[in-house]
Amino acid sequence: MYQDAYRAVETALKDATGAADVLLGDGGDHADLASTVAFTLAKTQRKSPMVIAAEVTAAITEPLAEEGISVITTGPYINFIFGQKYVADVVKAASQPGYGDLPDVPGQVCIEHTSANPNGPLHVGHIRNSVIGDTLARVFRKAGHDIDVQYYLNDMGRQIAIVSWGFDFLTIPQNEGEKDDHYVARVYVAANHALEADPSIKEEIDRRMGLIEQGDPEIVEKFRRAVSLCAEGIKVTLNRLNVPHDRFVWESGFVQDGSMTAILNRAEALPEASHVDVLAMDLTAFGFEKQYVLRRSDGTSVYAARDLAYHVWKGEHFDRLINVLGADHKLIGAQLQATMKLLGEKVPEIIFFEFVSLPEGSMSTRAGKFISADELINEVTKKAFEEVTTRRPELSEEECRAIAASVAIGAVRYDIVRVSQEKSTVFDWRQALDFERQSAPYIQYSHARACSILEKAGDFTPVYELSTESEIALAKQIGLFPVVLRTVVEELHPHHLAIYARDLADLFNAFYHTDPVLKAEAGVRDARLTLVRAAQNTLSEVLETLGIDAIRSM
RNA sequence: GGAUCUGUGGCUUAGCCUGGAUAUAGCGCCGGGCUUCUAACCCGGAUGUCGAGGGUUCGAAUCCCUCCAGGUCCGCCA
Repeated sequence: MYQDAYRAVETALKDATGAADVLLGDGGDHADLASTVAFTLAKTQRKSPMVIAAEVTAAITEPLAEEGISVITTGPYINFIFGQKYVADVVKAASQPGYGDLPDVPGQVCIEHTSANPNGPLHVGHIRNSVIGDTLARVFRKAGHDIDVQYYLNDMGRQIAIVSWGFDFLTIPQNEGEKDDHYVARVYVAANHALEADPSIKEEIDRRMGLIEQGDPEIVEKFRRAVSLCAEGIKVTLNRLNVPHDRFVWESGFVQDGSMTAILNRAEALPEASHVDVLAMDLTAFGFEKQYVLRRSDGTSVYAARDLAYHVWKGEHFDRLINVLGADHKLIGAQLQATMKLLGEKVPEIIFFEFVSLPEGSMSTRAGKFISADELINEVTKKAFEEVTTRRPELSEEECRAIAASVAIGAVRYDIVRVSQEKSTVFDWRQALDFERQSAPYIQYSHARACSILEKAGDFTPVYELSTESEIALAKQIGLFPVVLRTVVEELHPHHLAIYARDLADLFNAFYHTDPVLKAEAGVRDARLTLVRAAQNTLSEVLETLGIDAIRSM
C-alpha cells in the first residue's frame, strides 16, 4: 500500500521534473510524503524554488488525484497526503491475520547470536545480544526470509578447562535449588581465585588444553559434562526470554571432524600467511596492525581457527551469514571477515552492539561481578505480579502469574531493544522496573484495551470510512508496519521496530480517548470497530515480532 | 599511542547513513482529567549553545576536518 503510493508520487515527480532523484522523504507533521526537489532544480533552472514547486504542483496534481493522493504545496515544499482509498486499503489489509508479512525471499539466512561462553549464566550484557539477535530473526522471518538461528558453543576454551579443573579439585557442592549455570559460575570464580593464589595450577590447565585438542576421551568427557550443565541452564533462561535457537553448534566438532585442520592448511598456503613461530595471517593490507594468530607455537589451535572452520561450514550451508557480537569483538570480527575473504569464502555480516555496564563498572563473569538475566527476570516478574494483583484483584493468582510473566519478559526485552545498538548503556534498575510509557507493558496495555473493546462489541460489519484526525493518524501509522520491517531488514537495526511499536500504541491511546467506539452512532461505531480490529491485529503482530506476548487482558 | 563507537533539555532517548519547513518522545517538574469502551491511560505547560571550533552548501543535529570528553579493543584468551 505505502509502496504503491510512494511509487505513484515518485513517478509523477520524475515525469514532471526529469530529475533522477526527486528527494522524496518523510513529510513529518506536514504530510505523508514531502519532496524538496524544487531546491536542487532552482540551480539549473535559475528560478526560485517556490516558483518551481508551484509549476511542479500544477503538473502533478491531476494525475495524483486519480490515485487519491492530494498535493499540498507550501512555499518550496511539495507535500503529499494519502487519501481515503489509501486509508481504507490499509485498514482492510491490517485486519487480516499475518499483516505485515512480506513476500518470500529465496535462500536461507543463518543468524548467529548470544553464543556466550558456557562458564556461567547469561548476564544483562549477554541478553542484549540475545534480544537484538532474536528480534532480528523474527523480523527476517516476517519479512519473508527462511532463517536458521544458531548458538555457537565454545566448549573447548581455556575457561572450560578452568571450570573442569574446579570440578575436579575444589569441593564445591551445588546449593539447594541453585540453577546449574549459576553453580558453574561459582566453580569458575572459585577456580580463578585458586589460580591466582597458586600460579602452578596453570600447568594443569595447559595440560587439559592440549588433551582436549587431541581428543583425549577422559578430558573430552569432563569438558562435555561441564559445558552441558551450563548450557542447559542457559537454555532455560533463553526459553524464559522467548529466544529460541534452531541449533547449538559445538565448537569442538570442527576439531574432531578435521575441518579445522583442513582450513588451517588452506590458510597456511596463502601468501598472507606468516609462519614465524606461530601460524598467523598478515592482514596489514586490510589496515590491521596486529596479526591474526591461528595456531600456537606448541601446535595447538586458538579460538580463531575453530571460528574460521565454523564459518566455512556455515557458508557451505547458508546463503547469507549474520552474526551478532559485542563491541569487544570488533577487531577479531573484522579479522575473521578479512581472512574469510582471502580464503574466497562467504564473508559474514556482523552486527555489533556496544557494551552494557553496571554503575560501578564493567561486568565480569570471572570476578563474579554481574547481574544475571535470571535475577533481572525474577525481580521484574515480582514487580509485575504486585502491579497486576493490585490492579486486577478479581483475577485468580494463576491468571495474575501468567500476566506478570508476559509483562516481565516484555519489559525486559523492550527495555533492551528500544535503544539503538551503537549506544553503550549503563544498567539501571529503576528503568528496568518502569512499566509506564516507552515500555512493553504500555504497548501490551494498548493491545489489551483493543481486545476488550472487540470482545464487548461482538459481531459487526466492517466499514472502511474514517474521518477524524485520530482515526486517520492511527490508520496511517498502521500502514507503516511493512515499511518499518523493510527498514529493519535493510539497516539491521531492530530498535526501529521498538520505536514504531511505541508510536503505534501512542496513537491508539490518543484515538481511544478522543473517539468513543462502542457508544458511537451505528455507522461510525462499525467504522471505529473496524479500525480497532486493525489496530489490535497490528499491535499483536508487532509485539509478536518483538518477541513480546500480545496478552488480551492485563 | 593506534583503531572504533558514542556525546541531543536535570536524567534516558529518536532523528544522522539518504542535508531542508517550529529537533522526537519518555522520566522528573508544574497544571488538568476516572458515575464514561481497562487511569500500566489521556490533555496542557516549563525546560535545548543538538560536546567545542572550523569548513562545504541557498540551507547542517545530519556531510568533511580539527579538538575535547566517555565506552570498547589492540593476548600464542575466548
